Amino acid sequence: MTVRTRFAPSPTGFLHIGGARTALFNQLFARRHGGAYLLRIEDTDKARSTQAAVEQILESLAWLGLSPDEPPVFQSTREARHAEVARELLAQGKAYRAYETPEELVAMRERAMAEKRPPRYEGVWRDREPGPEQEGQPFAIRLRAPRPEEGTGETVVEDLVQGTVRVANTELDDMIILRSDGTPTYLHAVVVDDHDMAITHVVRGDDHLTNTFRQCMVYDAMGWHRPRFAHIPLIHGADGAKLSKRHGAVSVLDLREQGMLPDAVCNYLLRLGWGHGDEEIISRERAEKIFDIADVGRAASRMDYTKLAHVNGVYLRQANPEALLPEVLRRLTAAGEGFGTDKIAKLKLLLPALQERAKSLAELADSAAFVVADGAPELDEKAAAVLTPEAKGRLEDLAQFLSGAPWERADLEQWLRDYADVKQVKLKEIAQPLRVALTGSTMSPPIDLTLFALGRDEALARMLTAAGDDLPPPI
RNA sequence: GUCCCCAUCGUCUAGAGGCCUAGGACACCAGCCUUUCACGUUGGCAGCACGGGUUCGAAUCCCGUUGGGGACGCCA
Repeated sequence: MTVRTRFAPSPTGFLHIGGARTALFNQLFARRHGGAYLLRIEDTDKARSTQAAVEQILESLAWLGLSPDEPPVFQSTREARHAEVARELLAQGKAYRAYETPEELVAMRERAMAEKRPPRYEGVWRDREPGPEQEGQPFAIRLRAPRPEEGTGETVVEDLVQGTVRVANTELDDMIILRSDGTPTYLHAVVVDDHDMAITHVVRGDDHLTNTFRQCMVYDAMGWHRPRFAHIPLIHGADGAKLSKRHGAVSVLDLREQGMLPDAVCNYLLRLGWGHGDEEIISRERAEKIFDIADVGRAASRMDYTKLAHVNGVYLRQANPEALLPEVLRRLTAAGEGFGTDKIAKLKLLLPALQERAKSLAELADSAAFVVADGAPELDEKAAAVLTPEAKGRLEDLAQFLSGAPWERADLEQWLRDYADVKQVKLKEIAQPLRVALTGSTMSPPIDLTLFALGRDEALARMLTAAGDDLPPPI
């Protein structure tokens, strides 16, 4: 039997990190077994589902390389089928009509809670035939839960991650599968859809673990084979609490905007809750070979943005500069104007050195800003401190000296060393003021490269500007 | 309240009874490299929640305690 998995988000908001990891595991598991990974949009809650959310989820998945192998299924288009199955269960006597109103049920639940009883449906209509007064009244369809006298007394799930999980059937009540307005409930729709989509392995968050027992009731009632289940633990925020907006960027699209690379995000997510020996940096290709759902841990893990940044830095360093350029330009031109070919050429020269020093595309763009700046860059605090009167004097002198240099990187380095020799100072003492003059910062790629990339005119101009502040005022 | 799940350095994890005086990674601290920063590299700090068993031997198995998390909807 071919493995078929699915990711089933509800479009009530953006795709967050936890969902992304669930999708990743589903895809990896399917690929590992040569199967298919599908997507089902669970949009049966019309009040909360939005088209914008659907599009955002699709975009997020596409960005992460987690688009499904088949066109997505929209659950809302399948309501007739859900109702059909519910009516079949009703016809077989495995389900029954229940006439309580939603308000009555809320009241019953609250009463049970107040009396510290389990808030379960008491089964009033389970064995009661509707009388004349029910004629024409709306009703919900409830599924008969197994009763101890009807079977083993417990429902068992062999979970691929959690192991054997069992629950007494007395914990299960008669759940509603079809609402009084004829729409299906989630627990019912999921089962019907998973069955019809021929899903063999349900990989999802372990917040669904206890729901699984209720879903098994539907499979069993219909005589369908249950799929295998794998409930993966949730991801928590750095403080251990449930992941929420308070924990920073939890939306996948936020991570993109912060300059994370999709493969880095997936690599990080893969290592949350799953490990393979001492391997840390794992390519998509390798992950498809070694990922095993049985190796997923059972404990919840915490989101660690610092480590994500580290992994992203690794991928950024390995990235092809050509591939990064458009994104860097986009970030640099957020203000509006485009750049001439000369500036882009300078950027291309510096990009490989710059990307080695950045942990995100955002940092990369920031660090590249000096390259495309018009004229001298602004100095940060540390940089300003470097430009002592003495340093400024030296800069002017150095500019004079370098104006005669051949503008090649190796030559420039040699000229700088020669200059330092002649002046009897360490290279560092001229490199730092020069760096500040050129970039506005005390940190930059190697100074010879920076000098070369900026070009003779631009470099000398910036040096003179930096030196200029301290020149005697013109008469 | 009831049920379910979980528990190794601050964090992510390796570990499936002796290979563990518990390994790796991030972060942190020192040193080295060096024209700055970063990278790299060397070393350091730091953990089997607790209590009982089982066993010649337990991070690994069992029970309990504590502490987390999740589920109990005509939401998904």
